Amino acid sequence: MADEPSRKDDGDGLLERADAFLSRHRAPDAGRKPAEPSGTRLDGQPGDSEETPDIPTLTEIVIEDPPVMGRPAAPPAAEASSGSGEVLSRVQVQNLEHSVYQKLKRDLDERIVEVMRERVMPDIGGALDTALQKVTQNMKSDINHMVRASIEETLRGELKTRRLSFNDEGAHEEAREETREAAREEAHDEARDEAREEAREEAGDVTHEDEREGGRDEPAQPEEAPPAADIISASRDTPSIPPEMELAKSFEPAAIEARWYSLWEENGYFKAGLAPDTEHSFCIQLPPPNVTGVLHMGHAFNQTIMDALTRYHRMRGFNTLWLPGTDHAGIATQIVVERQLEQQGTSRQALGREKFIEKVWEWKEQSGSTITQQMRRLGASCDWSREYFTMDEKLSRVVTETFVRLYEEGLIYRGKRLVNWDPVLLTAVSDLEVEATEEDGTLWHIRYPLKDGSGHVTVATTRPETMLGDVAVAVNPTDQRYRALIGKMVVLPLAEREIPIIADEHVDKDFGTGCLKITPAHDFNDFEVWLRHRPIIGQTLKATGYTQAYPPSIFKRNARLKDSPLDDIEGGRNTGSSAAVYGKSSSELLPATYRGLDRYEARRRIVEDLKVFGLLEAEKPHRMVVPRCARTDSVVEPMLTDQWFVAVGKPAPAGTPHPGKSIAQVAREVVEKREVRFCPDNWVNTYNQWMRNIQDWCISRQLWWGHQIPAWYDERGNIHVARSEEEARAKAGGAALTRDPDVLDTWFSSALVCHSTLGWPAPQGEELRAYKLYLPSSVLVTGYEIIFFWVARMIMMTVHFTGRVPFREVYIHGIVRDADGRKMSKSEGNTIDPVDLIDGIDLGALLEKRTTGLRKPEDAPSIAERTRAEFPQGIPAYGADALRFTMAAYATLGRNVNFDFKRCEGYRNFCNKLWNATRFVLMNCAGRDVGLDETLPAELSVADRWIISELQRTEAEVARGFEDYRLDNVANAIYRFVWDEYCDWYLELAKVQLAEENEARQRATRRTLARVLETTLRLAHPVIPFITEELWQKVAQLAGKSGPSIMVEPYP
RNA sequence: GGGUGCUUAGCUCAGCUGGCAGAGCGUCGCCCUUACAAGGCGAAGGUCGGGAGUUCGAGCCUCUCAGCACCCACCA
Repeated sequence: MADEPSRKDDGDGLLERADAFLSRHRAPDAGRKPAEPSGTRLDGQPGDSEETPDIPTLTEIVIEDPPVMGRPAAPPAAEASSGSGEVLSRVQVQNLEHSVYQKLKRDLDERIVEVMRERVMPDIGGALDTALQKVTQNMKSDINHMVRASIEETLRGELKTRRLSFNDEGAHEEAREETREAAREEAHDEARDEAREEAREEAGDVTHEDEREGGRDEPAQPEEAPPAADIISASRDTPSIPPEMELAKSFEPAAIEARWYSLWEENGYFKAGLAPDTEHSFCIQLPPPNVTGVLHMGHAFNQTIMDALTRYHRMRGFNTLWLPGTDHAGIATQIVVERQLEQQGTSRQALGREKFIEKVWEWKEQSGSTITQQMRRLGASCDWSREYFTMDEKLSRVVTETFVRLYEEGLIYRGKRLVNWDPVLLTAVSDLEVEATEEDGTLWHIRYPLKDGSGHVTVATTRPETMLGDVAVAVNPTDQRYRALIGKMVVLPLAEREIPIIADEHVDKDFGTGCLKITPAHDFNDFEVWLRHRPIIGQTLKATGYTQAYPPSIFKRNARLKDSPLDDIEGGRNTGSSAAVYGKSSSELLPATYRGLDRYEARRRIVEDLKVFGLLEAEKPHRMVVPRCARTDSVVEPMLTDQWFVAVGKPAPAGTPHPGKSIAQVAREVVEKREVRFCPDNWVNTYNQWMRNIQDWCISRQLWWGHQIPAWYDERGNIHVARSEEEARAKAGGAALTRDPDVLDTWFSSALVCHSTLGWPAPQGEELRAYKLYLPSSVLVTGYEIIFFWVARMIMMTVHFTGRVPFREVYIHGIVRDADGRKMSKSEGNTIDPVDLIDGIDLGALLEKRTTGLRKPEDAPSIAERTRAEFPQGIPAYGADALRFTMAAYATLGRNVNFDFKRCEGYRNFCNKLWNATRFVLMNCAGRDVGLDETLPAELSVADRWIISELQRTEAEVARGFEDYRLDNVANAIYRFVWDEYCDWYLELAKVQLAEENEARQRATRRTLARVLETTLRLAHPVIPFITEELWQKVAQLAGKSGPSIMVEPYP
């Protein structure tokens, strides 16, 4: 009560301000419109100036004429606002109404409190005080004994005659409920407070909170026995619980998880629903994890969301399919196997292609099930009978078919382009796999002497080793310093070759020396410049040279592709690429000293030689952006090579679903038209931005593991793309053919899964039904990091080939980081294995896990130290449910999920809470009358009705959470309901109600206990499937249910 | 250079179309009460990044400044 005065002041202050506001406006209002009072006479409030003083202020309304309880508060507010409606805006009226409403609500509150205090406190409060004092005095000696003794002694007599009836109180409350929302809330709170007081008193939990206004406003029913005695007697005649309803004292996840998953799977509960009803189908495509990968937290997060959504819709009776698969992950897998070979002292090259691929398949067979087994541990309810692997026979055929069709449509071509090249993997890599990192480097200033001997220009470069490939020196056309030199020739040092000085806007006058060397075969910008100035430079390309600072093996590879007339093969050292640009054999272009060197060695020698010639003017430290391959961390080099591309910007021919429009354009349109929606919506921007600037998609990789490109070359270099070698040979007129050695980008095959896994291009029978039901799938759940890699490509491919979108919604979630927000990575040593959270792991094993196989072994000690600090005891076994609940609770729409394992502990405790609540229900309900016979009388108390209404509210909240993909809200709603409402309140109230000697009341209580719990379990099942199944099996029959599994029960 | 987010309790984060600032964890008291110590009851802890504006009223809307993060991009 201490804060009451201030609250009152607040309320009055508000009203006074409102009054002041009104009176400010009333005078001018009246003066302005005296002539037409009838116009403003809306509801009896005259608009006359004469009347103004008589208008009651809001303060008066509220204070002098307090509303009767239950009377709607709106009328006075409406009066007040409409009286001055001409000067008050609608919003202001609303605001005034709100103020008055707040005030009324408070008054109502106070009046309830007063009634309680006046009518109840003198009787019970006094008795309580006595008891409390007694308890306090004796607290030190034996608090428990004293509490119970005092309460019993003091209350036995008092309560016998003054006990509240929940029922009567309820009826009273209900009358109030009809009035308005606010009153309803008050009523509930009051009911709860009262019930709480009562429960406390009777359970002996007396604190000085009892000095508050808790109490009764009804005389008690004398025939009822003292509750304390009741509780004792109740425990005396507890019937023995049938064994099938017994529960262990605490929640042990391992045992129950082991049991249920296989049972679910064996019974076929995960299988796709194929009921002939296309209205209600729900499908999720699992983003296929790397077949040889292991589960990490990102998977756990992603899959928890998908599984919860899947289980939710399945229980709601949808045709449901969660379609799993694994990806061959070309580069990643090849790297793993190559590392293994390295450890065995051999290599991919030594084995040869066929043997190597065999090895990879072996490895796939051996470790391919790891990740799917781990998914099972998590409880993922995928339809495993449909599991695919992207290199399966069936899907490989689709890949070939797709490639051939695109080629025939003119949307796939082969061409010589600058691509990002990984000199370690010796393959082209995707632009998306190149990460720009800022690093320290050096800027070398090199003098290029003018041919006429009149001096030199100085170029600045960070990569001097490329200088032998220079074709020009460029300056900015507006640069006064060099204006006179444009068009002159310089002699390229070391190569003894003449190149022109050209003018191009691209050059930044203020960077370096303002002179830029142009090396088209090794720089994207320079390539563009070269294209612009081709005629000029072309004339001077007679004696160009170029150092090729790459291992010879690359050139061998390229040499195998004899399709380009520009290509000039020269032993093992040639690069076809430079020849393409310079039109010369590279043996002529390249001074012998620099041939075949590693790029950094070439750099060292060239710098040294420049020094010797006195041409190195300066060497300055320089902060620069270095492109590195995301996979190998090696510095990638732009390389001019032959690659295959999908022309995403080229109009599709007739016969395709969207003739005349490019693949990219259609993919943009379906998002614009919201046929594919993003959640959260703002990712559309990211998607559009990328799609607008999209480049042709380089789909060839110089790897061995993957789908080999279905293209063959004859001896003259002609390309024959076909579905098989026979077909190609037929096309080539029987000529001898060589197959293109390249394989396709992994994302090419994964871009097809939405339709290829459902039987495209020719689904039949049951497959056709699945195709109709599940394409488009309902939602794609994925992290933002693969929007470009995968999401965009799926949209492009599926729409292009099927005319349907691959999915209706894309739910983009954040990525999982460690508790401090750092990215989880092996090299950081901060990864957590989801399975370790489920099963637990001791410190030793965890240390070993984190410190072995590091890229930088020298980091091991610091990683070990951090790990010891974070997990001094290792990680306890939290169980799959706790992990899942944690993941769900983290599923906000944010970008980052900073995973703190402490939270996992909290949700494990939640599971335990649920477990123990169930124990309580079983102890009190098993073997007793739980009201299954509807004809027997059952008295629902306010508490019973309250918990039921809370449950319904929670159900609505959960449903909404699922609709919005806000699994955090789902988890929190369930958490709150179970812990704060059901356990903290209702179970305590139920104890009291069960202690009453009222059979109908007891029956109703047990029925409520059991049914609310049973419903709650179903409500929570999508998030925590294992424990809910285990508990449901025990509780179901108490609630009159008898299904085989909670999985196939209807959702509340 | 372009773009997108973020900044709320000690930590990690919620906070709806503006209406009395929330959760979990942590901290500090007191309790091994009969479902649960993986628990119960209670407490402390906030200038909602800074400043201005709109509004009767701003954590939320507008502008501005600062800091952080990420994405895209061709400064050698």
